[in-house]
Amino acid sequence: MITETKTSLNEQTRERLLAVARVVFSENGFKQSTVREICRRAEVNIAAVNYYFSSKEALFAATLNFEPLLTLCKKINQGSVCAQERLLNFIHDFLMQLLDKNEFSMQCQFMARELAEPTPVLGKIVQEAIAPVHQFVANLVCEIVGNKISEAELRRCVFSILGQCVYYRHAQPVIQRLHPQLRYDHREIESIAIHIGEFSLAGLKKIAKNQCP
Amino acid sequence: MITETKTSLNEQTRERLLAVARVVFSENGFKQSTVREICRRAEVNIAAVNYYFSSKEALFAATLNFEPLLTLCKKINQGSVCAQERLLNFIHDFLMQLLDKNEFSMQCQFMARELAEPTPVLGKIVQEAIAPVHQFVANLVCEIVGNKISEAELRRCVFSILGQCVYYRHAQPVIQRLHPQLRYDHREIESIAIHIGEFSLAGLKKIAKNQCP
DNA sequence: GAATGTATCAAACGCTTGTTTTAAAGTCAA
DNA sequence: TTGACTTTAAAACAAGCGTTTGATACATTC
Repeated sequence: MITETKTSLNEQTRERLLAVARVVFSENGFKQSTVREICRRAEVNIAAVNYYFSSKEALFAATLNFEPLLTLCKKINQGSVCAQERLLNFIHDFLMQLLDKNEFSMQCQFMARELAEPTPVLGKIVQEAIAPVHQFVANLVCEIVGNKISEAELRRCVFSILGQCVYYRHAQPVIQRLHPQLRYDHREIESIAIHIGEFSLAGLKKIAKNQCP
Repeated sequence: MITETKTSLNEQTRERLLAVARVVFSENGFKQSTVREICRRAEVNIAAVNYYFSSKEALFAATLNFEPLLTLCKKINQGSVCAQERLLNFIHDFLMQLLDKNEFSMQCQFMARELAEPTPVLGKIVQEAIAPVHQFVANLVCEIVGNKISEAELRRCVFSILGQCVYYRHAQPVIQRLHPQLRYDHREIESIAIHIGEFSLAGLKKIAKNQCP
């Protein structure tokens, strides 16, 4: 006889479904993921998805969690270091969330996926996660270059920084074929963060100098 | 009575199928594109795909054409300008192929798509298009920084440059929502190319200085 | 203990996908 | 004109998808 109460069992099924869905969605994206695979890996009947979440799309929406990404930005703003240092910290933590296999960071990878494969919830993701991050980086860039650049140039600087970071996640299948020996362990991520940081700070300074010679 | 000969009619069907397939695949990617939509837009019977190409995948492979991308690299190497100038030219032309709505440039966009959505022909694409481009950029970087950086650092420099470029294509759905007024006309692409060029050259110089102080 | 509401399950539904079949139409040389 | 061949066409096929159904087992309440 099973001793657990009814509610704990229910939540167990629901939570297991959510946990597996997060993994599957982040692995294969929304469209490519199938309800059947999620249920199989969660050892749950197919009908459970519609029973607990009413649809695949609602399950996908329920797996979204932008807190790690937003708290990352907040935490970095709390420190009293200079803007350059804060940018370096952001790049490092952002890359960690993007590339580390940590299950808590997985949420952040939706952002990278969503860029290439828009789903019905793209609007929500842009509004609640991507836009704040872009604004956060834009503010940092403004501080670093001293508010002297145009809006268009500011936008391009933000794209340059985020583009470098996201490429590692986005182009992973290709990178793996180009450099099969490459692994994203902590040391490698650290090196990438330092590279992008130095590269970007130098770029920003050049842009600032160009606009105000 | 139709006056055209048999062979010209055949080729017309085949070619029309190929032309439409190129557009549809570049619009929606491989998986999302359907044989039915391609045939409908080409005003051709569904069975034509398997009759002329034997499968959807073979049709997709037949639409691949990396010549524009490879001739771009060759053409830039032919000039006798310095490496920095050649890098700026590459960034400009690469962005044009990535962002311009020119139908000849559409082929190049497969590369960006393939990064995020690997298909059965990814291996061929990497081998014949992506790897040569990476190598081309790596050679330019080597010339610019004077061969003084490690293999890992060289790889990261290439990623930084290509990552910035590809982001504009890759994140287009998101960018469109963040900046609805933004259009990729020739003037805008020109500005982006100048930005990425300056940004990257400054970054490369900093990396070179770091490694050899 | 009967009634009620919840959770699970196998099965099927309706739909779309890529692919195949089968027959008809057209082409062209002998 | 006949016969061989290529091209087109509508229909059907098998497989996969998200979703729904209806029955069953269970826990809780009266």
